Amino acid sequence: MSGWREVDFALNCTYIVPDQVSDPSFSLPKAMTSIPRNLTFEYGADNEVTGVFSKEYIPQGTRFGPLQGDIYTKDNVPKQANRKYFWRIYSGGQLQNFLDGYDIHRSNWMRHVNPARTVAEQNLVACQNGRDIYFYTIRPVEPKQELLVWYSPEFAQRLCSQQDDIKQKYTSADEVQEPEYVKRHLPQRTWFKDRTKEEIKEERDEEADEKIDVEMLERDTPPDTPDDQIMDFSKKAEKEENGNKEQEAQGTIPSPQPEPREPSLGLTHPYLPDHHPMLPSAHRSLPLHLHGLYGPREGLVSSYPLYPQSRPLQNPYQLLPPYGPHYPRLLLPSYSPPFPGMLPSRGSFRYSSYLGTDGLPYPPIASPNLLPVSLPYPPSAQGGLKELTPNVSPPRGAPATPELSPLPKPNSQYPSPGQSPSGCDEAMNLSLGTAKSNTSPRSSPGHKSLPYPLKKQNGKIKYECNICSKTFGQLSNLKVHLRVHSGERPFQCNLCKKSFTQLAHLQKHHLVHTGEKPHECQVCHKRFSSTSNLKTHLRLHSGEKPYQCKLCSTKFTQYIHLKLHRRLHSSRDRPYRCQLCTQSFFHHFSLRIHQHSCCLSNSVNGPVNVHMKEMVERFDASQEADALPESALAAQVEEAVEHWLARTLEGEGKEDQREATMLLKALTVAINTQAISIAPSAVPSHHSPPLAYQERATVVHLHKRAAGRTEGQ
DNA sequence: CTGGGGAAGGGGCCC
DNA sequence: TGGGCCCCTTCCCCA
Repeated sequence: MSGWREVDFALNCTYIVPDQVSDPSFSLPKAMTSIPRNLTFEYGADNEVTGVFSKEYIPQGTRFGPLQGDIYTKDNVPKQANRKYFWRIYSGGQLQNFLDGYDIHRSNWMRHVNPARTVAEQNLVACQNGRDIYFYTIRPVEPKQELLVWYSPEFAQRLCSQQDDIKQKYTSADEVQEPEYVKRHLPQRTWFKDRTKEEIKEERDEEADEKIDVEMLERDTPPDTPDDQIMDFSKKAEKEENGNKEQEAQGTIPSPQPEPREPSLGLTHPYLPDHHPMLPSAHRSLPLHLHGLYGPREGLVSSYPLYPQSRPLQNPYQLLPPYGPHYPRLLLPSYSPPFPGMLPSRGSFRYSSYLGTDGLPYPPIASPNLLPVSLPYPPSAQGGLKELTPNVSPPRGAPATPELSPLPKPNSQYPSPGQSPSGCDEAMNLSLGTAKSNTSPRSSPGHKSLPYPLKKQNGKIKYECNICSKTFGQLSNLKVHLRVHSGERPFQCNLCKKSFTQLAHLQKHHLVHTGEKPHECQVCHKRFSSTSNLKTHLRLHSGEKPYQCKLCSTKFTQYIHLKLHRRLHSSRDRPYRCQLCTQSFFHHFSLRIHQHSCCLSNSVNGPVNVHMKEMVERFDASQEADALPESALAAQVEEAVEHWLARTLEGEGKEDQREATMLLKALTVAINTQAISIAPSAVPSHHSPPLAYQERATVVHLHKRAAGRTEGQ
C-alpha cells in the first residue's frame, strides 16, 4: 500500500463505512452524530472531543468519509473564517476549493481525527478522491485503538510540489532531526491549521536553535515520476526498518504494527517518530494544512477514480504490493470492483460527481481489465449469473466466494504484529480454514460461504455483519448486505454498463432502457416503472401527506420534500445556542425554558426528556413565540405556551393532551423559577444582538411562509 | 427559493 | 439459495 496512489485506494478498498445519517432536525451537530457505529469519540475533561477510537475490529482497506464541511472557493472564503480546519481540494493542479471542517454542524466526525505522529501509530491514510477526502485504513484497527491519519503519498507529493510556495527546505542529512520538527509542529487540534508563509517562517525561526536547516526540504524532494516516488518511499521504509528489510519494505503496511515501535532506530530523541513509509520524509516536515496540493505531474486524472491511469492498473493484483502471488488474493478481495461499486458515493451513482476539469464525465465504466465480466444482456437469471462466478472472473468481495474472499479478522486476514514477518503463511493457512484456526479469536461457528466465522447466540447462528454489526435473519440476507461494504456489484447492465448489487435492481433498471412502465394509476391512468413510484403518486390522489414538519406542521407527500423544508429551520440560523447540548433556538426565552426543563434538570434527574426537548423546539418555532418580545415576562411566555399548546393539540388524542398538560406544567415551573436565569455565556458571543435578530428575521420570514401564514411581524 | 412530481437506485425482508 | 417485492432515499426537473 505504501506505493498506492489515491485512486488505488479508491479502487481497492474493501469496506466502505458511511457516516451515520441522523435526522437533520436533530439538534446535535453533525460532527457528533455522523460518527459511524464502529467508532466512538473520546472526550477530554472539558467534554471536548479529543480523539476518535474504534469500538471494534476494523479491517484494513476500510474507507471512511468523505470529509464534510463548508466549501469555499478561493474567492469566497469569508474574511472571518477560522482556517483551523481548512483542507485544500485541488483539481488539475489548480486549487479548486477549500473544505472547511470548522463548523460542527456542517462538518462530520472526521474533523476530530488526530494526525499520526509516528508511522507506528498511523492507521489511516488521507486521500483525495475526486473532490472528496477519504480516510482509508492501512492496517487493521483493533478495538479501542485511536484512529490516526496521515497523508497518502500523493497527498505528500502535492505538499512537496508546493515547496516553491512555502520555501521550505531541508537536507536529507538532517533527516534525523526532522521528525522532531514535525512533531513539534503538528500539535493535535491544529494540524489542519492553514498557516501562512510568515507563520511557517516564524515557527522555523523558533526552531533555529535545533539547527533544522530549511535547506533540507529541497534536497529530499521526491523524484518526479510517481513510480520513482514509490520506489523512493519503499527504499526509505526499507532503510528505516530494523531487520526484515526485504519483507517489511515490501509489505510495510500489510504487516501491521499496531504496537508503536520502539523509537530506537538508532535515534534517541523521545519525540522522534519513525520515518513514515507512506511519505518521503520531506513531506512530514510540511505543515499538514497544505492539503490537496498537486504535484506538477499530477493532474485531475490521477486523482479521480476509475480514470485510466498513468500507471495502468493491469489487473487487480497488480495494484497490490508484491507480497507473493497468494497474498493479495487472500488478504484483499482481489476482485476489482465494477464501476460504481467503489465510488465515493454510498448512494446512487452520480455522474456529476465525476466530472473532469473539462466538465465531461469520466468514462462510466472501468477498463476491461477492471471489469472482467459483463452480463449477457438481457440478463439471464441463469446464464448471467454463471458468467459472474468467481471461477470465471477474478474473485469478488467478501460475501460471495468462500475460498477467494477476504479474511477480515485479525489473525486471519491480516497478520498481527506477533505473527510471521511476512504474514503470508499465516494468511494462507487461515485462508484454507477460515473458521478453523485455533489462533483465531473468533473460533466460533462460521459458515462455509462467509469469509469470517459467525457467532452463536442462544444456540442459533447470528448472522451479523462484521463491519456494521447489523444482524440478519438469514444468511442470504447477510451475504447480500455484505456487498454494501465490499462494493461487489455482480449484476451489470450490458447497455449502459451500470452495475448493481442485486439482480432485481438490474431488472428494474432494465425498464429504463425499454421504457416499460408496468404499474398504472387506476385514477389518472398514468403509468410508472415501479410500485414505489406509483405509490408515491397515489398520494396525490388520496391527499395523504405522511411527512410532517414538527416545527411548523407543514406536510409533504415525499420525505425528501420534508428534508429540504427542514433546512428552513436550520439551527445555524438560531442565535441562541444551549451550551449543554448545542440545541439552538430562535428565542432567548426558549433557550431558558429548554435549559431549565431539559438540560439542567436532566443532568440531575436522568436521561434527557426527548419529548420535552421537542416540545420546546416546536414552541420556539411557533407563531406564539414569534409574537413575543425577547424581553417577555415569565407570565407572558407562559400564556404564549398555553395558547400554543391549545392550538397545536386541537383534535389530538387524549393521551397527547394529557402529556401536553404535563409538559405545560413543567414549562410553567421552568419559566416561573428564578433559577432560569442563564449565564451570559449561554448566548454565543459571536452573535451580537443585532445580528441575532437579523438572522432570526430571515428565518421567521421563511418559516411563516412555509407555514402558510401571512407576514405579520 | 421553495414546493411538488417523477425517475431511478439501494437495502432488506419474505417466500 | 436467490428471486421478487416493498419501502426508502436521492436526484432531477419544473412551476
